[in-house]
Amino acid sequence: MIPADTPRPAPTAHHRGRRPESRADAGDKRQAILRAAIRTFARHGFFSAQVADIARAAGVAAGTVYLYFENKDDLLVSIFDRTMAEAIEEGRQALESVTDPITRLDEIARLHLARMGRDRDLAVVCQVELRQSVKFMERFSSTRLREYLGIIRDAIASGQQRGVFRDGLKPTVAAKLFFGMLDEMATNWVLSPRRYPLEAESALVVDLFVNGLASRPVVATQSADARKTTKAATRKHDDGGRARP
Amino acid sequence: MIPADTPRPAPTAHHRGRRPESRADAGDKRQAILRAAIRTFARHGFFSAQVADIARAAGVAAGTVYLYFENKDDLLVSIFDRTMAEAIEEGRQALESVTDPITRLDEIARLHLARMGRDRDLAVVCQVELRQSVKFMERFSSTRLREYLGIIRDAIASGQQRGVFRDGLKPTVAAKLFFGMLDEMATNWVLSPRRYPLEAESALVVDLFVNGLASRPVVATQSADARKTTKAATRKHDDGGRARP
Amino acid sequence: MIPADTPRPAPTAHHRGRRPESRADAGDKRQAILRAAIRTFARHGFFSAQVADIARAAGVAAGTVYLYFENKDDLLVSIFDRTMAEAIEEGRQALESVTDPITRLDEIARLHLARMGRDRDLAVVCQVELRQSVKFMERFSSTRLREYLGIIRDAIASGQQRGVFRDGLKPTVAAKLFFGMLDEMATNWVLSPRRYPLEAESALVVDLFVNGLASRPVVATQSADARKTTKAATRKHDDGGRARP
Amino acid sequence: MIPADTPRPAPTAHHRGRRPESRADAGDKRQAILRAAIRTFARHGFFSAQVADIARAAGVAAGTVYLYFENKDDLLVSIFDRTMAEAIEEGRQALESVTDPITRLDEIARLHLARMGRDRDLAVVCQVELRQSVKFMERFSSTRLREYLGIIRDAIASGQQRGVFRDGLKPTVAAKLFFGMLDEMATNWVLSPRRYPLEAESALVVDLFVNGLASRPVVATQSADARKTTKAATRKHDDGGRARP
DNA sequence: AATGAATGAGCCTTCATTCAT
DNA sequence: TATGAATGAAGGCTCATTCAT
Repeated sequence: MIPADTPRPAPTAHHRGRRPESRADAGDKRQAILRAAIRTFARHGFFSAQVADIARAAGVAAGTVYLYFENKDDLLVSIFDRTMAEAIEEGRQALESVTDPITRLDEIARLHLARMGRDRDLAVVCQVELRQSVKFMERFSSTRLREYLGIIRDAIASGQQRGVFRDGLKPTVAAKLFFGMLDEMATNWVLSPRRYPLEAESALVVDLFVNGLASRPVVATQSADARKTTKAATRKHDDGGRARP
Repeated sequence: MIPADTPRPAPTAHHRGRRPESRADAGDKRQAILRAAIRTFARHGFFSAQVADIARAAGVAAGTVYLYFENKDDLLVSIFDRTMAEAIEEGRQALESVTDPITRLDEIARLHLARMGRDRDLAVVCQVELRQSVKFMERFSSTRLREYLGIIRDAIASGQQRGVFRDGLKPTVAAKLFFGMLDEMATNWVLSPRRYPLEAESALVVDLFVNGLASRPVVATQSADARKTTKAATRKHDDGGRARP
Repeated sequence: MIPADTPRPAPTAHHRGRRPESRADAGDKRQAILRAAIRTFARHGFFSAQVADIARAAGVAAGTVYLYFENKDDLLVSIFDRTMAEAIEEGRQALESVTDPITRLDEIARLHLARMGRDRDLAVVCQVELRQSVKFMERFSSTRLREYLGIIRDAIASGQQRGVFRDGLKPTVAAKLFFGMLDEMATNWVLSPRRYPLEAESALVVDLFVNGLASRPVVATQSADARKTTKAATRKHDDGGRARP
Repeated sequence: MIPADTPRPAPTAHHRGRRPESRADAGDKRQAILRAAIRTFARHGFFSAQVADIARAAGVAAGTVYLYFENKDDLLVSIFDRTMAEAIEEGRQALESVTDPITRLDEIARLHLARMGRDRDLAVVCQVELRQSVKFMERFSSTRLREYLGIIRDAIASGQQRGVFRDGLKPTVAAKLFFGMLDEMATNWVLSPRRYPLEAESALVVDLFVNGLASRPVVATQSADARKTTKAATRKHDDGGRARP
């Protein structure tokens, strides 16, 4: 259960970093358990999912789970952590070679939605199961998520410095709003019975985020990249024929 | 328990609307329980919260809760239902006298954030506790939430017809993105230790949603209302000095 | 719940005999509740049956049940009591005009099975639901049931005195065995999905009880009545053609 | 609860035979729980008995009960099943070497009553607690009990073929009546405060069942065995001096 | 006498976690 | 390292009974 307010026992030395690694497959086992946890959480929900189920799905005994993870919560946290770490790493790498602010946002959005769209179980866990209680979410928000938002914020801030984005909005706030859009798209995809390509939605998000909904001419400063993006989005959604004088 | 996969017994006639009302305070009792549930869910989380706690907080016996609600789940669902019903009702009324599309969005955003900002416990429940499992969320999304999104969508669609909003984005998608922004702002507020006025954020959201982040002249079609909004938002966030040529 | 060991509160004066009788239909109401209890116990089982259900079936409010009966147990006890009282009364009356021992047994058996066969719900309650716990059964056995068995015992004892029955068996024991046979027939009928006439089985029981299963000539002392009985039983069961040398 | 009408979840593979057996005492544990259940049900009644009490009496934790049994009902069912299985097995073995029909019945009766008389707690459970509700009893009657009755029926049928028993009664019906007698004796013993040897009653039952109550000469076909039985019964009950002309 | 809303004690069952092997 | 049987705390829910009206 989520220790909404009950203090948890301090993690043993064992859990604080060192893990069974004597054999080459030790890491594999941890991975297997984590994969099984994602699948099980996604299908049954965090609370309904039983540790024993996860263990079975991972092909290990129930007790073994506790050799690699502190407790059930830790499984959820670890899923989040690993996913965010990958997202941050991937995001940083992808942005290294990109300087254009809009293209940066585009890249972020694309990677974000691609990650979710690629693994539905993971998406379910991230979009739904991860949000179990305030205490839980506070724990997430204050670490990795902040870092992830920092990447978005930096992209926005640099865009503002380059004059591509207007200064009127705080980058932090704008970053949250951008994230909010992506998050909503992902959640919608997860809850929808339809199986459309989530990644394709990224262009829409960037388009709206950058250009807004107001009817007006496309601004001259829009980069070639972004324009392409916008067009792609336009095409994909059959919203063609937009007259942009 | 969240009915992640187990079907719940059909609600008895008793629970489907009719409730004990012979005593004058019967309606009050239901209200009291619902209020207590909101408070308790917010403070302990849905799963950690005990029905007995809720009952105690409401000043009734544990069994009494079950005279007014089917089960623990039903409490959560009822909170959502009532909140959404109010939101929809309030939204519709507020939009009746407003025709300007941007002002409409502004109104929606303002009411949305005001509702959450006004009642932190309710906000916690709506932003966090309500999202317990896929099955739960699917239940929500497919009814009231769709209706709520419909209001936003209509506002956007009418804006497109009036030429205030561009046609390039499907109203449904745009509505989700707008909602995603509001939702993110509310979630942030809930998780933040700071106690800033949430309602004030609405202008920001509308500004970004309408104008986008791109640096460019304010469009001529922007209504006076929206311009005022933008300014207000600007001021409130001390982002002043934005040079908009 | 059956107070298997918990002492029950002493019955209030109200329940100790006096009952609401101011109106002519007061007795009716008690009857109605008892009838409803029989039906409800029979269909749901004693424990699963709810007092509220019984009240509803009787067309009264839940609280009203407690104006006529001490508690749920008392309903069961009252059903037993009334049934036994009727059985005893009916049995005594029927035996008044009969002197032949076998005919007496025949009469007892016929009435016994007829009573059950006539009212399936009552039969279910008597054959199954009444046997809830040792304490409960001890309560029954030591009163009315003993009286009922006494009637059988007397019939047997008088038969022994008349030389119709042999002396080798204690009348008390023989009475129990006779009762055991009847009881088993009734239980079988209750549990059987088939709906055959239970009363018709009485002849069989008496035949076996009196004549035994051993193959041998019918004894000369057998009364005309009993012989008729035996024949009837024989016929009904298509066991015809019995050669009794 | 007695599944008066609610269907129970299908037993998991775990419960369907396989049980924890890695430790040497695994089988013992199941036995211990079953013994504790018999004792607890006998003393408190099925409904009043708490699973926690049974666990405590068995020297295990409450949860452990559920490693070996599906639920509380399953405990009762398992008691019945094991008892009946033993009875059937024991009965079959005992009859293997016996051919005389009366001796067979005698053997059946003796074993039946000995089984109950040997273990008062078990007797209480079998004679009283097992008969909780129609659905419960239907479940019992349709399986093991039918098998048990089959043994009696066969003994009777073979007796009829050998000419020892008359043909006039269907073996099925006669078997029930025989069982009804035994059952009544057992129930009486259970409910009686006196502690007389139940097994000794078997001769009485067989005597009455075979010879009937009618006053008449002992039939020539009666076997030596049965005659001995009859005499024994006679002696044991101090009913001696029966003149059988 | 009748009502039925309110009570609150009571219990079966689940399942995360441990630990002897 | 791995196992999985055992643990036992915890809580949702029921329902007989009461009592103010």
